[in-house]
Amino acid sequence: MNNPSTQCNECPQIHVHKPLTDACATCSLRTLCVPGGIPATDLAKLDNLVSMRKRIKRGEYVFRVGDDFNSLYAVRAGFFKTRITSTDGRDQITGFQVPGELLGFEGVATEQHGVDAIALEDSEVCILPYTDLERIAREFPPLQHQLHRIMSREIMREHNVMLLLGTMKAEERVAAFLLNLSERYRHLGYSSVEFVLRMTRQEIGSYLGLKLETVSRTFSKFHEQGLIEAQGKQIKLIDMGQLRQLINANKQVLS
Amino acid sequence: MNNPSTQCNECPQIHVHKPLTDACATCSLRTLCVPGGIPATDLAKLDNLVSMRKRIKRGEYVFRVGDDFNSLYAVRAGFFKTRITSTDGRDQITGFQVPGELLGFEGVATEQHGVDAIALEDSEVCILPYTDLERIAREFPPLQHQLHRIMSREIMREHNVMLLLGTMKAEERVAAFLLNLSERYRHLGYSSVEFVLRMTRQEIGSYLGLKLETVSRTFSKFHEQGLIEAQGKQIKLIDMGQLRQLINANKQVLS
DNA sequence: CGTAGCCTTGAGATGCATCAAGCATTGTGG
DNA sequence: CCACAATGCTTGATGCATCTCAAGGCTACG
Repeated sequence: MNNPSTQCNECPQIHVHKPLTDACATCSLRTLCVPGGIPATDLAKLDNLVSMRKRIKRGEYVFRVGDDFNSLYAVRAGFFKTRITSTDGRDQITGFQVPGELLGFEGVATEQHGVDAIALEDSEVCILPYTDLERIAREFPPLQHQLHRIMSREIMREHNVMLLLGTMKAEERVAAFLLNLSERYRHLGYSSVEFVLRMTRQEIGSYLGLKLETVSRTFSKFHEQGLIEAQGKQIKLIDMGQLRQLINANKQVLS
Repeated sequence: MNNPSTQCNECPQIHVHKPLTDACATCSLRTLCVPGGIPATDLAKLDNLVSMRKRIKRGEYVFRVGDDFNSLYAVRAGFFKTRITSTDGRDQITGFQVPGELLGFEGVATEQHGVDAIALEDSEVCILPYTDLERIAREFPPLQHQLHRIMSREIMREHNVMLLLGTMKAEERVAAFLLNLSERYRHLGYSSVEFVLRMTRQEIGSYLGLKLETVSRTFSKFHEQGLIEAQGKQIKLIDMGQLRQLINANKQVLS
């Protein structure tokens, strides 16, 4: 797995890839992804981290619940959702992933993937074989620590989603969602004010614990109040200050 | 930190501890905790993992949001909650921890703790200095992998809480909560049928995204229906099968 | 043994879900 | 390239689950 080949193991019939060398060292996302915080002079040590890259078309799966866990996947381009389904058929979207973020950590514990990972637009991922990753992390402490940071950050993110789902009203949830997306786009160097939603109202609702009608109504309400402009998936944030105040609505009441 | 001393660094005024040797190898929780899955013959390699132990009285904190992150804490005895507080004062309990479980992972990312960890009864934790842990994990792959498994399991657990908070009704949440506690007690070798709740209705509600009155009413309803017996914190599960069916309520509708 | 925190239950309010209908957008095959 | 089907979005009307407010009883801890 750690020797890049001209043949993609995971999709032999479809894609052919060139050997990857210096995948991370030459990647424009290097500061935002796994190599983040690792000195540029040491990036050569990550040379065998990425075995290959794979294109994922809109609607296709990177992996499904129950698939054997072999690798993590770093989003190189595009947009993904991860989804868990209960035994009785209820769906919950557990996250949306943008370039630089990792997919698949939930599979380490059971050696099977625990979520479906689905592309919301034509995308590309870097495949990081997990046994290689553990080996390189043992030999190279900064990578070890960075891996732990990434998992820890995911745990913190989920704590915040739990806070949102457990305590916030619909308006607060939608405002928090928009501001979070905005911040992540800013971080990637895109506009934090104007962007296109990659997901449907139904998917936003699934993530936020709301029905699609409630998401739609909330967008309309924000529009009327002059907080955003929303026509379909095109979003423009007009008054981010007030959106932030919405999330802290409780503070007003207490003071 | 990795040389056990007769003086506890973290609470010098209060507690004095004996040097710890073979803390994990001789611990009755060894199969359920960090050493889980590591061959007994190799447990000596974990000898320096636990720098010391610390008693935490009911209501006391192991750490608070914003505290410097230095160590993980393994629950050796007792019962804990972890709690996140939003900027405007809303609380969300993010988990309850029983013996064998770890506290503190959320602090790795920012080097500050991201939750409050509070004892719900008089308890004891093992202190695992984090730099030691990373070093030993590099030298001893089974520990490295076990650490990753534990973090991954926490991520999966939180996915399931998100599903609960995002899609389930009050009755379903409470049933899921009781069955989850039951299962964890069973795993520890305690009765899975009869147990004492360590937390208040308000804390259960905070974890489940419900108000305490709703939790109370749901307990009463289950009692009337003969699913449980509940008098205050003493709980007895009478019909676990039906509690399980409650969680899968959707399936009935679909079939 | 007293008191503060915890729990239960009721009545009424409300925020979101549900059901329904029509419109908009997107993608596809003729 | 257009037409139309499928999917996604908006908006309205209604219902219901849960919250809120309130009061009284219970428990347990100091």
